[in-house]
Amino acid sequence: MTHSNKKIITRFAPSPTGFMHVGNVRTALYSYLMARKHGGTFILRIEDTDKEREVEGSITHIIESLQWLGITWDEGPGVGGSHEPYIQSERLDIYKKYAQKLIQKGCAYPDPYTEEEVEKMRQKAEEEKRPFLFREHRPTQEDVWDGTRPLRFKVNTIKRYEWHDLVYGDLSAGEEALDDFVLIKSDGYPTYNFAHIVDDIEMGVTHVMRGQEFIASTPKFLSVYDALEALPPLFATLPHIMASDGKKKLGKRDGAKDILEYRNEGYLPETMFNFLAFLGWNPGDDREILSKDELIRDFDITRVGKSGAQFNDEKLNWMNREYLKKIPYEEQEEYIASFLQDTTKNMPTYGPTILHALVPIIMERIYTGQDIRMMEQSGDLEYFFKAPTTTKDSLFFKSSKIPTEGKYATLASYLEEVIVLLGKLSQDNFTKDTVKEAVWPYAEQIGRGDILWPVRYALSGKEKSPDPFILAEVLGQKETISRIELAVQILRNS
RNA sequence: GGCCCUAUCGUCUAACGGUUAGGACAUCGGCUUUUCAAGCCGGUAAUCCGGGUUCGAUUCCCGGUAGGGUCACCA
Repeated sequence: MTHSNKKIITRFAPSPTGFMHVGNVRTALYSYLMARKHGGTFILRIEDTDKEREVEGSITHIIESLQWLGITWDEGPGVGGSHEPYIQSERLDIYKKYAQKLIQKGCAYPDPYTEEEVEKMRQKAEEEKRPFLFREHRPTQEDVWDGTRPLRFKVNTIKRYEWHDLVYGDLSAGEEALDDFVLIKSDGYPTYNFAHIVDDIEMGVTHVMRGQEFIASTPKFLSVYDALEALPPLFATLPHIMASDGKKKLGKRDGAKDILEYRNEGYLPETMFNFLAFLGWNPGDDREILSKDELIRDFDITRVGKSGAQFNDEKLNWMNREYLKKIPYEEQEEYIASFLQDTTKNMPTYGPTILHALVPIIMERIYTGQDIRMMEQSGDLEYFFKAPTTTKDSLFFKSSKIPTEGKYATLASYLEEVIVLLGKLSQDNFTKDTVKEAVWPYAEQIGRGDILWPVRYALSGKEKSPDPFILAEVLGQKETISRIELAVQILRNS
């Protein structure tokens, strides 16, 4: 009997010990994709059996992270399902039942030692440079388990286990991987090693996806399935995600970021979904930007690579830009507004109207790789809301061919001509095109650098800014002329 | 240390014995140009090393090297 002809059931089973990082999320994502691709079921299960490590608010955080990415679960917290509850701490009686079953079959016994005694044995083994195996210290006489002592698994068949992994192929591990590990802790909670197996059996999970770190303990799991006379699921082991600097596994301790931090930094959920899916997997052709539906359609767990991948921020930025280009105008405005709250609050003069006009300009900046938070913090957007104080007059002459002698007066007269030209335009038809049409011939005549640069600087007060014609349109005729007049004044006074 | 896993441009990867070893990000150069960019075009850049197997190995096998994982009353 195999799982291959059954309905596919996958699960994501995080422990609430902190935030979700890219490694966690990718595991969830692959499990989700696999279930969706085959019309199966995706379960979310919370593995909160370690009460000491539990971090307040983690469950909410996990749920929020998954929801942000659009990873939906068919069974689990919030949605229920036929295997409720989906929180392990609420399933204690189920684990006890399975534990009793193992005791009856002679596959479990209470640990008679204290923690200190076990630790001593472990240390001694270490000093003697040999592996510590609890099964070499089994008590000669087994007590009755009263629930106050740890309950240990009793491996009865010590053998070499061989199994097939959907990603890694045929794997095997020797008998040194098998031992009498703890099933139920002295506090009454099951260990992960036991609880996840019971739940996977109970919930009918057919495919288990998890990180590389579990390969070594797979024989242990297999021995429990044997003892329980249950069919183990199919395993798909995922390689680790490495930090972008070194070759270290990207774990929480190595600076892995909370996935929701990416959201706060302006990454779209579509970007993270796509990017994470491609970290260790690809469809086998040259496509890189794939929608959720395409990912579901084309995902194939057997195409997942075996070696760890470094998380590359630059490529993530590129992909985010690609997605930013695709979202509709209204969403772009919303996206930008979420970042510019401070600026727009402090500059009430122009308010939401100008924000609307700014969307294409800011988006263009973002496409070119500029960080919107940086733009705001460095005041690169301020000039849209407030006339600049153009004091660094060297910038007026940045690409100027004006002779040094009397240059201030010369430039001032140029700008005065520009004011005249702009003044002739109708206020209602003051667009980047009409402005350009009005100024261009004069700029060609004088020299583009001598007109366009000073105008840009007069309007923005910045060396780097959007096109001066666009600036003029956004600011409007009155404000545009007023700012150029201000520049003329400054030049006259120099 | 025992056991296990991995190894293609700087990075993510494609090529399931026969390719000028392909693509993407980054990088470099050109075009465009009113700044910075973007865009378009082009370039540099890789099969860890050593043995086999084979007419032929990136690909299969063995050894080495390097990296990673794991040996809890954590998951």
